[in-house]
Amino acid sequence: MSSADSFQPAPPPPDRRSISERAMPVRSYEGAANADYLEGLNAEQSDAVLTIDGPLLVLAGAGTGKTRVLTCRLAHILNTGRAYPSQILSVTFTNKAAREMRERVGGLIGQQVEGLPWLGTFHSIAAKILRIHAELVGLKSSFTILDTDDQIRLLKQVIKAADIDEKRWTGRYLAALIDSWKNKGLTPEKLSSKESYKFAEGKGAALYKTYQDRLKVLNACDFGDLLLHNLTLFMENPDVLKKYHQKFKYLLVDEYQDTNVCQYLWLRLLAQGSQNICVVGDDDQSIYGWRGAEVDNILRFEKDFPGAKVVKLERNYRSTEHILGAASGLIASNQDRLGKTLWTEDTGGHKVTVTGVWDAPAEARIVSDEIESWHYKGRKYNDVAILVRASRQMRSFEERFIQLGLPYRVIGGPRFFERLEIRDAHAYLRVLKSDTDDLAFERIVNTPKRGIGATTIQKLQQAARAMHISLEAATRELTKTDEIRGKARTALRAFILDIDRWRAEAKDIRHTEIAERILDESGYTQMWRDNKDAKSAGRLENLKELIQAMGEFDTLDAYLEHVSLVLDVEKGPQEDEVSLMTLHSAKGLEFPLVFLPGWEEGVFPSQKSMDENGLAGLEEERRLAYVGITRAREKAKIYFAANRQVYGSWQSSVPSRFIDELPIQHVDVETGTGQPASNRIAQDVARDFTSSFETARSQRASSPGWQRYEANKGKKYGRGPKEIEGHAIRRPAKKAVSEFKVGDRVFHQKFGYGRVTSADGNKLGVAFEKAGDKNVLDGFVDRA
DNA sequence: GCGCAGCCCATTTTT
DNA sequence: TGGGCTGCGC
Repeated sequence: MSSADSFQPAPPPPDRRSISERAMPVRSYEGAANADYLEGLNAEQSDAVLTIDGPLLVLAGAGTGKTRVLTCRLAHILNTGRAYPSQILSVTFTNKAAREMRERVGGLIGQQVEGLPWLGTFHSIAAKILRIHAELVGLKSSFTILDTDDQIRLLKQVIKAADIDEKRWTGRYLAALIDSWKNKGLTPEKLSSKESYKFAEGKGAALYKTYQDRLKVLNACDFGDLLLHNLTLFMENPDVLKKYHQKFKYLLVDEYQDTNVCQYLWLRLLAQGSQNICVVGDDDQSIYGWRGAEVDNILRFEKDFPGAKVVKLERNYRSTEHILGAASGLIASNQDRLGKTLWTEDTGGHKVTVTGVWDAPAEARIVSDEIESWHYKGRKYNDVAILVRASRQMRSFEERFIQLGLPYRVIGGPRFFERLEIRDAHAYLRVLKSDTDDLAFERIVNTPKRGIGATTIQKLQQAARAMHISLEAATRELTKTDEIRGKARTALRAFILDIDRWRAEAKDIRHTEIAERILDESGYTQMWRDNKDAKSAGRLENLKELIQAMGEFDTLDAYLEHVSLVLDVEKGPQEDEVSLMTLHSAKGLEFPLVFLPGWEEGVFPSQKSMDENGLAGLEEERRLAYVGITRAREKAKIYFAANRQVYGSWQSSVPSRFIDELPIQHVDVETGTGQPASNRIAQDVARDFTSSFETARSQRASSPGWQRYEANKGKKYGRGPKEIEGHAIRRPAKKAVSEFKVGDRVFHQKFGYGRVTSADGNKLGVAFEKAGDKNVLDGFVDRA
């Protein structure tokens, strides 16, 4: 597809069906009784729903009704009697997606979904399968699932035991490596020496092996293992695989572009049975390459599954023409894509705006003014989202919102069960349940502080290893003798007695009550009550929520089983609040008004991403931009700052290349003048550009750069972006000539005085007297 | 064993 | 700039 014509939303594709096909009422589809759910689907959507046999790839662009298709398809398979609910495998990535799908299918066909036992996340389904056949991969079916934190702590021990410099080679890094290996479906045996050399001069594979052995001893799995053990299980036990071939008549995969190699192999093995695999995804929204997702999986689908049918959903029901035009134009700069063009009947609407601001506080000020004016017009805060590239960008917004009392919520961040206090509480519960859970025991043996230090714990570990017993058992042994003395011994003995008492009590009382009792009697809640830190109150709140969450399960075991894989605590009642989140966590969501701040080179696209992954990294960043814009239903507003504080020091910044890639006909450039004087935004822009140093104001106002800026701002681009030079908003064309030359003495608002050391178009290298060497746009410096 | 000062580093996040 | 970790001193 040529990129030029994709800037404009395409007209509706011709309906290629025959007259009789068109006349055919969908509800008369073979075997489908009472197929109300098929009504209102467009031609492509119903094609995707009705094609139930053989491999099918549904390329579902943003806002094209993907979930609807998925759920209708499920309903349709059930309704036509093609399969029982238990014969359909439907996988998603997140619990949220799984839950939504379950609810929506339920809405379509009622009761039957009760029996959709194989609808869930990759991990929960893999865990379910693994529990059934655990022995075949050397585990017991009661295995525990470790989270990242446990994983790292275990790896630290492994690294230490191997006598490797822990500072040079961290547990975190090895955890990331092992994760990436598991994502690729690599067991320690399959690891190339090149991969192994990524850690401690070739010790990677050996440590990986040791770690896996340790996990087996602990009867535990990490997240990656769930899928990887499944692969081993299926490949080493063809009879087991065959059983699942017979079982699953239909496979349904959501967000296929996010699958990693391991998940792909898993799906391919399972699909060998019926060949009825339907994957839904959008290559343009693949933004998880860094955690192992292979866009290639979706690009290659037709080759992997010969005879696969491809259905493209291109009609967008979410956004206006301009939003889609801007997003399509931007994504057209990517090379590796299957190529789709979204279109809509929703013509008109607002163009995407691009606004240049002075710095982050100004950005926050202008955005908050916009939000207030939106709210003043009677619109909801809930309809507004601010999407940033990195969470640190949230700060200036939060500060501003707090100052104004503007209600907001941060989406994402540490999840409920990843919080310190929740993990600690879980560790207590794990110890209650199992006397061999060393990781849990170690975590809480001195939390709250009982006077048991590293030395004591080391002694316990040594003893446990020597006697091949658990830490808890070793503790029992060592406190009987004089190995451990004094305060530590007393404390350990008391602790063991507590555990014994809790275990005895747990037999008779409800699990929520024993949990409360443990937190109380262990001194854990007291520890936070005594803590003066601002977060303590919140932690105590979270512990209350934990008890509440537990109450929703009948037993402690049921609760713990769900904790690691599916538990997420729903936020309380919906307040009317602005949402603040990263672009990544915005995927799948939509908002009438979307703010996209921080579109500057290095910030977005992220420098790190480009450094580490080159063009592929840049393209993923661009997809992220595409995801960002397509979240908007009515308005998308892009911002960039001329200066940004990075790691404490000020840097001048260059507008993101993505801004120049937006098709100009869908963009409005918003700046100070050219707007009515009563416009608050206009005033703000003017203020932002003049605030900091009043003294330098007259100087700057008379500089050529400023005058040119004044002349151009508010002007809308009639033609291609390259035709206007030196506008503050545009990245300068390469050949533009600056009126500054090497050696000129200049003044900059933030950096002070300096001398030009290089001039590349409008980009100047300046050696500032105080601030050091910086690259700045010439529009932001004045002749001194 | 604990608390504090200095040091180092610094995307994106789900299970 | 600021948060998290470490090592040192008590």
